[in-house]
Amino acid sequence: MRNNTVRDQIMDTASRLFYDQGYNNTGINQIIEEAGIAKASLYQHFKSKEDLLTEYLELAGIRMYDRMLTASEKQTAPADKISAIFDELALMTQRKGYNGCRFLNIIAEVPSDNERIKAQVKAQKEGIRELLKEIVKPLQKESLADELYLLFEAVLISSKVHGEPWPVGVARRMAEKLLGGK
Amino acid sequence: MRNNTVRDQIMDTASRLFYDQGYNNTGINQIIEEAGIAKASLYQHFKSKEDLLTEYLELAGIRMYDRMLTASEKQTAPADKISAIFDELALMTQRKGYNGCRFLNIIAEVPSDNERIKAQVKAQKEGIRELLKEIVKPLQKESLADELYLLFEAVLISSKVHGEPWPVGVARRMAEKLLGGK
Amino acid sequence: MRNNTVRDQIMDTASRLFYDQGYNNTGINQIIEEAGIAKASLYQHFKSKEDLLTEYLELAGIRMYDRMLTASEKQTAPADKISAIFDELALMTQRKGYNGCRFLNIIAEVPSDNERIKAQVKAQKEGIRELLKEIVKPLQKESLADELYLLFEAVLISSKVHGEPWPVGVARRMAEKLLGGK
Amino acid sequence: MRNNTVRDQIMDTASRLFYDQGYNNTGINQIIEEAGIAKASLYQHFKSKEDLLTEYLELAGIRMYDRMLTASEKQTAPADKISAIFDELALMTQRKGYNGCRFLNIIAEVPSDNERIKAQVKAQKEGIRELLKEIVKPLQKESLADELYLLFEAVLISSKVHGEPWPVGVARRMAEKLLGGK
DNA sequence: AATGAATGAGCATTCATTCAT
DNA sequence: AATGAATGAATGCTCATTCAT
Repeated sequence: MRNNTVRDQIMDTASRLFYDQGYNNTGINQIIEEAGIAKASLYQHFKSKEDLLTEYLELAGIRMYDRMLTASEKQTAPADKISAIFDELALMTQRKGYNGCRFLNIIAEVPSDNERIKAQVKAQKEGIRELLKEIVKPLQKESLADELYLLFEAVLISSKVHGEPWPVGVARRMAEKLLGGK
Repeated sequence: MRNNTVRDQIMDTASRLFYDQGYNNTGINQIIEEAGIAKASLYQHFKSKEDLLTEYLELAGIRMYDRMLTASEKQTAPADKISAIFDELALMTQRKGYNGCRFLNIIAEVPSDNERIKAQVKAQKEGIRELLKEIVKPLQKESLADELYLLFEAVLISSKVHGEPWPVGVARRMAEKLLGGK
Repeated sequence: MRNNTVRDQIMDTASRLFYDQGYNNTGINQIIEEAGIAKASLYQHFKSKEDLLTEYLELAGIRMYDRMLTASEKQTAPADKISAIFDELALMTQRKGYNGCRFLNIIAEVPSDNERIKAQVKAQKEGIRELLKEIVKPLQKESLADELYLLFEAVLISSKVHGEPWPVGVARRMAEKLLGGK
Repeated sequence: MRNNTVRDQIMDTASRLFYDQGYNNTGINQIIEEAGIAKASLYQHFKSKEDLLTEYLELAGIRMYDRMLTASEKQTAPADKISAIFDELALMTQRKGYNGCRFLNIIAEVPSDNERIKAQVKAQKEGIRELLKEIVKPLQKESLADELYLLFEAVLISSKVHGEPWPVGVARRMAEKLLGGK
């Protein structure tokens, strides 16, 4: 059981700001100010700003995966599991303050030679892809999981670009068709 | 006929760096150094860094649209036109140095209150969406264009994340099914 | 008879801006923009910004002196002449847009090692002092001119600082007393 | 009890330079160089150059007021108090390096829309005016304080313009007449 | 006489990080 | 574990001036 409230407070603040404003647009100064801690305290818990980013991605990755997993586990049939995932996607992308996918945002911000962060983003996406693979395995349709994955990604990115609800609707109907809806 | 070689040199350098490194990771100093011009010369031609960004997006938007339009115009049947577009997408995303979609990258970098840039990105995407609409209009399938658009976006983003050729392959097959399926 | 309208236009614009905003706060770019001329044209007529300043002071000095001289010449008695000068001072300092004395403003802006400009300001002030000396000479009161001169300066500076009409009123009454008002 | 030697060093250097060269003619770079500190250290203590100016004016205002107050308090009769003040004025304006009144200099430098600084300057001057009012209150001569205040200002500005000792002499004799005149 | 383009030096400010306490 | 102070390097931008045409 953890009691490092300072560390958590830093992480919470950084997460919020990284998401709302972007990683590069968020300075260390703003983080410590809004977290209400001293600058050196931040560096006691995280050895660099990129460290903060790494942990932010890690936590967000777990949360995202769990959210999708949990939603799907409430259903038994693959098609229903996928449907539940699109329900989550709808909630997520329609929420006020939705500012795109955390991982797709970050990968657009880091220099292309930062292999570590890029790998971390890719890993998170592979996790989702795996989850979809697991879910549709019983259906034995080759590449169905990847098709669903592409729709998943399309929803995340297009919802941000357009700021409208249609992408999730269109993608959901495409998914249903793929899953055999007559 | 204009003879603005310096201006062009600035724009070329900025475009390359914005794409390769990201907008925020590219400083004015690097641009002028690589363009081989003085700082004040840059500001003679562009009144701010954001101005440079605006023009970068404008030019990239035209180039992208024209590329897709040109590819599609070499074909007559809607399905062939779409196929040609996915050919272009394959070339684009497999090219060494592919670093994602310029517009999706930028929208992840600008603060969410920068409505001007966000609108510019959205407008470019709406242009592509319109192009797809025009192409499939003869097929009279409601929402087909938007379905193709989502696949288009999915390819752009997933190719970057995974750095692999499968997304364009999967998406292309999905598109063919959408078009060819009776 | 001069017909250098461009030169005049530059001078007029520079004069207005130097007075309204201050010399250091006025850039060459703003001058040429508001004057509607090219940068190199400015440098064709004035070899430097300080040249512009020199001529600005020269013209303003003549204008100020003439204004006071003209006002005083409409009267015959020394006391009336001085009174007329304070009338002018009242008009000047109460005018909307009054931003202090051009010369006192400039001398506060230039580095203290700029002897040329400082001498020019001093010369203008000595001119006014001489004018007052001439006017009160018939009264044969030693140092009366300098006393009036100090009041003159006090009005100019205090009207700016306080933005109120009382300084000119107080100074005028002091002047009247000095001139023998019972 | 604070131990802010760096902060003080910055303030001392800035004060000296602002006075000797003017506010606009003094760059941050010169301040940090002469203070022997890093640029970011300056911004740790003062959030902007204007902040530095505000504090400079504040300190100078206190010092000036205290100097005049202290001088006057060594005397008991109002006329002697005023005389003491003119003694101080003489010392001040004759000192090598006298470059005018700090407040009158600054008000000539700031853009006319900077109400905050203008108010600060005005407040300092009102403080002096109040002090004079208090001193001559026993004499019950209406507007005497303002008359003395105008002479006070005239000395400050004219001593700078002319770089000669006569203004303080002339003004002092005028003041004596105002006070001693039956 | 007039210009648009170009420049080097400088501006105020912020960055992520480290150090002594 | 926590901090306030300090830093070197970089940020985007503006300055007065000059040059080729």
